[in-house]
Amino acid sequence: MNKMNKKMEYALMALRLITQRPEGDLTTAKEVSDKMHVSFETTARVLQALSARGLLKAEYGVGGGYTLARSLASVSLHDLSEMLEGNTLLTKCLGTDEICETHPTCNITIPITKLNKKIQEFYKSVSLEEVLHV
Amino acid sequence: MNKMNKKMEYALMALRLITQRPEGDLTTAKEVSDKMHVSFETTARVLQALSARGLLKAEYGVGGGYTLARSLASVSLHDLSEMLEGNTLLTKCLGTDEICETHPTCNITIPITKLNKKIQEFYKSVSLEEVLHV
DNA sequence: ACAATATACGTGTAAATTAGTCGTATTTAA
DNA sequence: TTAAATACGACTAATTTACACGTATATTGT
Repeated sequence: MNKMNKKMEYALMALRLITQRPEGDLTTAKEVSDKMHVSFETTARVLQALSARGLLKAEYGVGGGYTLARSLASVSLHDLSEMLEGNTLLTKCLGTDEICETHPTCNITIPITKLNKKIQEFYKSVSLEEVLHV
Repeated sequence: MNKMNKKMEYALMALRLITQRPEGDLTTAKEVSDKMHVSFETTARVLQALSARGLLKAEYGVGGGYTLARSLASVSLHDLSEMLEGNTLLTKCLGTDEICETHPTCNITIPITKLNKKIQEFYKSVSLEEVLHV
């Protein structure tokens, strides 16, 4: 529980690098990858995900790169997590209506559903600006 | 990020079962395992961890079993997580003083340290009683 | 004392998840 | 039309998580 995965780490590092540049200035995946010491492919994946979800704006071709499409103040940790992982569910079973096969007598569905909501609320309350502006 | 692991799931389910019994009544690992539909060994491991950390009290021998050693109101989700996983660190590097080898230019050490603290505070604020008393 | 019941725990293995790589397609500027 | 840049499907490797086996230890009832 509560471990940050690499995607999230890389995303935070990359966002930091991108926002440190002057407004309107583009940052390429290569630059980010070099500065983070993470392979180009892996770095590019993360940036692509953020671009596809509207957090970054990508410009193609020569002289292209990424720039911030939204203000970090308007994006929560919950949002970023969703962009990178697709969902923010505590357990897989919360996503489905089906009764869990292996735990047909699960006695914590309701507690976990409530807890999940509470945790989500917390992560929604933390903005990326707050996290990244040291 | 934010996925609940099996240990935590099993611990919550088991605690629910144990606290539903009349005060002073013992619950064996076998009973818990049967009711949860989780193997005896795995179930026993979780109960042993909670017992070793003082959340449960184990009684050996014939007629033995587990009972609650502390009030659920006095135990936070943060505590439970620590009992089961040993630490509550967002990233491994937070545990050491060493500079990360793969990311010698890591620009988010301070942000992550702060964030880790904030998240811990949140989990400390959620008691098991709150979580389990539907 | 002894057998049965129950917890405790080290070590090994399997399954699942996460991370990373390869190859190729697409877009754009010069 | 070539070089620079993002986009993405499919595969592989590495790590983590979950589980199982075997055995030791403690306690109780007869």
